[in-house]
Amino acid sequence: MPELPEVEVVRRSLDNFIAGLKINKVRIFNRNLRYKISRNFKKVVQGQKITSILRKGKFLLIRLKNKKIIIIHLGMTGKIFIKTKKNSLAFVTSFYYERKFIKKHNHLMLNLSNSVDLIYNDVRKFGFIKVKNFQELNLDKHISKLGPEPLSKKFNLKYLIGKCNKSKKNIKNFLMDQKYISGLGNIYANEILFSCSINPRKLSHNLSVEQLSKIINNTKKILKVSIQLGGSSIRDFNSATGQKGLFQENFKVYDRGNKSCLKRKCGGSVKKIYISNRSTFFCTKCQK
DNA sequence: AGGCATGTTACAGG
DNA sequence: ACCTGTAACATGCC
Repeated sequence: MPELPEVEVVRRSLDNFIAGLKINKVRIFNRNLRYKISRNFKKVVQGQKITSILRKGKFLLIRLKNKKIIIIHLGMTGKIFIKTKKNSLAFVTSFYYERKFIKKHNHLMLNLSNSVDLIYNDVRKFGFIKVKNFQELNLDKHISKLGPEPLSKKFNLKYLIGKCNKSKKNIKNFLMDQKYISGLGNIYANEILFSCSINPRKLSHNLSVEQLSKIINNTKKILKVSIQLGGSSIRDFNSATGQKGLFQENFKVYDRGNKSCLKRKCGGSVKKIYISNRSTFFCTKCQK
């Protein structure tokens, strides 16, 4: 899915386009996402004003005037399009771009005020959409388990030392575990470990304080740069109006199997392996 | 045709 | 209980 930077980029564009608008009509074309869109979704959401757009980890949160909050997870291929009257523009920034805009994967549409439409499109339907009371957000099954935001002060050396010392996981799985840090996925975990010269199989509790400190600093750096570049987009998108992220051009190790290591003077080469069924890339020379 | 894909989660086995 | 690997979910690309 879209990992933290991609979701944050979507959040920012939603903030620009739909904050303050009213949801006039809800159209559900297919409620069978990862979890079914609940029967009362329409009723709860329709007629409500959107007060703010938030993000927690990889979750998008749309807060409504009636103290409800829409929770959206984009799964692997979830995308959000905004159409405005002026240029029927499909403004999106999300991870997965397709050659064509395929209507059959539109699952939900919100008709907003000012003739703005929001469309949720998801090819693989691993994403989901639900609505909760804002007050009960932190009790939510998904939200309650999330660890600290990597870009917050809570994600600091002391925190990481405490958690890593108690974990028997390898560091790559640790970084991707949402209960330790919320928002990192496969691509950024690979990139972070490469930037720190740490082997992804290394056990978390065997890392030195220096290495953990590097992880903190590089994680923040990489996520910030990616957000600045609009996140990562991996497929071509032919729509004239679709916005594409550029961070994929900055990948240093992800999807670079058999290529030479990009670190100066390293001279090693990148190997692809699988860790817990997820493709993992690392330099065999500088990530011992 | 078969392998692979940014995520999450259930299950089996260690 | 924790960990890992495997598979599943649904669809499309190479």
